[in-house]
Amino acid sequence: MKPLQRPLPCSFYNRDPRLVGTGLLGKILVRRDGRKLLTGRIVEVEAYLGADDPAAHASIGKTPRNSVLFGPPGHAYVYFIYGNHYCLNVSCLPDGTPGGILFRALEPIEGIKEMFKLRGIAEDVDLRRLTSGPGRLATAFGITRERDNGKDLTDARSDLYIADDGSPPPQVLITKRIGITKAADMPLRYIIAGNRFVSGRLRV
DNA sequence: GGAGCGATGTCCT
DNA sequence: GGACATCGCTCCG
Repeated sequence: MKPLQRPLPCSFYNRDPRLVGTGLLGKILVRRDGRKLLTGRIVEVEAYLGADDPAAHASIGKTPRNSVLFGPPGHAYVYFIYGNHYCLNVSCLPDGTPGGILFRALEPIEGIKEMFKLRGIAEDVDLRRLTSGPGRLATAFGITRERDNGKDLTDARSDLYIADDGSPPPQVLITKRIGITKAADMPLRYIIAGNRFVSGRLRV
C-alpha cells in the first residue's frame, strides 16, 4: 500500500447514500490481482436509497440477491444484469437499513495494460472506453458476483477496497440517474465536474 | 455522433 | 413470463 493511500473506514459508509456518493468522488478503487495492481479514480456514481426509491433494488424488500444492501456498510454488492454485465455497488447505512452506491465510471490510473486485457480490447482504443460505464469498469477490474459479492471494501488486506489518496475533494455536479425507468427524475447521479472519463449517454 | 436494437442470465411475481 | 442500475454493433445522417 502506498503511504498516502488509506482505505476509507466503515464509518464513511454509515451515512445517507447521498453523502457517501459525493464523498466517494475522487477516491480510489483498488484491485489486487495476483501481483498485478489495478487502480482507478472514482469519477461518477449514483445513489440508490431504500423503500422510498422505486429504482433501487432494495425497494422490493430483502431477497437473497440484494441482501448485501441490507447488511453492514462498506460491503460490495455485485449483481449481474442484462445477461451480460456485472455492476459494482457499495452498501451504505447501518446493518438492517438498505442503501447503496453504484460505481458508474473510473479514471484508470495503474494497471492499464491489464485492464485492456481483461476487457478484451486493443490497447490503442480510446482510454475513455476502458472504464466508463458500470459494466465496463467491472470487467476492467475483473469484478464478478461469484468472486466479490459481500466483500468488505474497508479492508486494505482484501483484494478489493476503496482508498483515499489525500487528493482534495473535487467539484461535484449532480444530475438525473442513467438507464433506469422508475424514479428517473431523482437527482442522484454525482460526477466530477468536467472530467472526461464520465460515461456518455444522458437519457431524457 | 446518435438512435435503434439484439444478446443473454438471473431473479422475482 | 417479464423486467432488467448495459454494451457494442449497425445504420443513417
